Amino acid sequence: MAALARAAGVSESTVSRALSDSSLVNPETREKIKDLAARMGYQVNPAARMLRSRRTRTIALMIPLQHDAGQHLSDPFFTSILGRLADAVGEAGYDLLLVRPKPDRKGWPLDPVRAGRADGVIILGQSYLMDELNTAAEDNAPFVVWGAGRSDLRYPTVGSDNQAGGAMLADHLVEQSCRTFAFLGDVGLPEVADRFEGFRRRVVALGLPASAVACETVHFDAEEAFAEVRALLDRGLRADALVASSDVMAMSALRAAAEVGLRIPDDLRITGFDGMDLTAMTVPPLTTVRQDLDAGARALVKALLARIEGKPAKSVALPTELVVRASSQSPAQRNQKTRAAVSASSRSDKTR
Amino acid sequence: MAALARAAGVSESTVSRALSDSSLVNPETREKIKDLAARMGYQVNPAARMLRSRRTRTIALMIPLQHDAGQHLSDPFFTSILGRLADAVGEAGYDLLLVRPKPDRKGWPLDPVRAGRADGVIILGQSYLMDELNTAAEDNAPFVVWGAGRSDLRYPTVGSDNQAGGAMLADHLVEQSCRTFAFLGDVGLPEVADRFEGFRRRVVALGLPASAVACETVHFDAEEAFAEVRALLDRGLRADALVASSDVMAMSALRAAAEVGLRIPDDLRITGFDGMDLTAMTVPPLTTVRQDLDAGARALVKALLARIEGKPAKSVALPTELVVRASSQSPAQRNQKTRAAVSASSRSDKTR
DNA sequence: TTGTAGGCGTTATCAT
DNA sequence: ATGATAACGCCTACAA
Repeated sequence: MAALARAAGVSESTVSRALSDSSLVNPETREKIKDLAARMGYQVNPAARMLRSRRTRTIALMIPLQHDAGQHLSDPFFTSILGRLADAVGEAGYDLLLVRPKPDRKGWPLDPVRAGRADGVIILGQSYLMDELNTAAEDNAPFVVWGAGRSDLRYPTVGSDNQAGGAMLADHLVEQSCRTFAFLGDVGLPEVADRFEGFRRRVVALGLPASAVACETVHFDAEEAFAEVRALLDRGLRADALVASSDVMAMSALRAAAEVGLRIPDDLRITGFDGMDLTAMTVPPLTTVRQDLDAGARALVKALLARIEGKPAKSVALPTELVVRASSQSPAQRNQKTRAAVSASSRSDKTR
Repeated sequence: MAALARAAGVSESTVSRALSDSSLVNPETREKIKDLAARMGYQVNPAARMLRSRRTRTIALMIPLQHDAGQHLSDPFFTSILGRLADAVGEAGYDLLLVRPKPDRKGWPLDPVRAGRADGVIILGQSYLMDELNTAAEDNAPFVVWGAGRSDLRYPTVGSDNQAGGAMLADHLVEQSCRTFAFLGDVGLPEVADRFEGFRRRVVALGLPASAVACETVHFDAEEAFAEVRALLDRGLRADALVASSDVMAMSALRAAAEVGLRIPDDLRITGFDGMDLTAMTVPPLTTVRQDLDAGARALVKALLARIEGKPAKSVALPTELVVRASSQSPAQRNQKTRAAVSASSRSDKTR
């Protein structure tokens, strides 16, 4: 940096200010210095910058996996949001550090900050950790969480409007002449609970009895979910539609149904939730609720940056979109317009 | 650190040495200091450490996506290896930084190192970048690549033994009485080329003519692959089996086949490649070649650490495993033992 | 708007 | 085996 200063004919301080876009430096000088830096291949040493400024310009990403509920990092949902997060973080001028949570340490959500590795933390999926997170959330602690919002949470969350998503599925399935439903999922998890509530309320609002919706505990892991749904079917579960709380679960349900000889959608309707790309490729293609992960990533970063600057940040519930495909077409509709259903499905795929 | 030194009754130098497991410090002293540090909640400031020691204790992970070939970060393959990498890196005492490559910058593979953000770089998927990577690979440059090995590469690679994987598929399908094959994939990519070569060679070795294997260019993106396979089928492609070069591609093929009314596996066999968890849940479940991503992650980190220390590192081709499921059962076998096939599929799932 | 000076918390070197 | 000392490269009061 000394060399650069000499070459530019200014002091190190000015170089420093120019390179960090300080408003205290003459715009012309700034550009000149930046040009020169680029030409000389000079880059600020981040370690020195961190040490002196006490900011890391790094955001930590933690993904606590609820192994009890059979959640894997292999769930395609995580990758989908990961790329978007990397982009959003980069655009804000930060780096993204991947940190595995150590849930036995109390106060773990802020570990990377306390360790001086990051200025803030994004936590993907609060699942059953709300209490711990709430405890860690001293006033304006610099972390945000992807997941369902709750009025009693003392930290900002960003997530899809799960209730609305559930309601959309209810509207659609009832319109497809379904009258009895089995909701599949672990309603101990807030996101799942919201999906369930949204679904059931709308079903009731549409004039069906609350008993029309059975709630069956099924876990996120594909294998577990398969076994559980299979068991339900073997036990003679009666329902016009299975409403799964994730796409992976719905895929497991598809296979379970196929194994017991049920034809989808003729004998049974199945829907997912998440909007994974692969849902377009199942046989039959899956109706699902698409989450706007792009907006989600952006909102997470925005909220976190606010918290890092000590400002408050509001929780966000993002709009969702119903993606209708063949897995939920009622027999009546299908008989009239099999081809139409197919092309409708193709079309809706493009909205992505 | 000064406080800690005082509390322990030693100098800062000794504390520093104790906390970095230096052999120059008395083991007793070391333990005492470490205990005390834990009790006092002291943690080394990584920025200061980096600045002074000129090592970041950080490994950068770059995922160049070949958008031409329709590869997304949403490909579940990446998540699968990501978690393992995070573990392997952590166990080695390093942090994992996610960095998006800027392929327009020449020498981009080493950007994070030059920028002082990381000591080494892991690059996931070389695809068509071999030339650029080779250029960046000055002697013992600290980066390693996940992908197919080639004798002319001047950097270490870790990848599955794609040729062996292809050969296993050939063995299996020929045993299932298949005699004509369409290999689906972009053989411009080295991994795909190896899978293809391994497959075709074994087919020929088994006494079939080289013309038994057609090679059809199909891209990695699910939607693209679907359209491409669909077009092939509409065009009247004749083959006993479709051999896809990835699981996502195979799933797209499954759907394409379903749409044109082909029953799998009765009318046509389909196989995948990767060993994604979800392949167990397709309808019918997909035969695939499982890669050992756990070993892969470990090998990547091991090789990279060697390079970081200036030592040479050998490339690795990891053994693969054939996972037989229903999608590749020939009609003959199936007629005799439909139930057996199903339970065999379930069993093989457990070997995971 | 720019320059001066001092220190951020560690570790490497040298001495003991 | 331990201690003293300097320096890593930058940022930020403060002064000009």
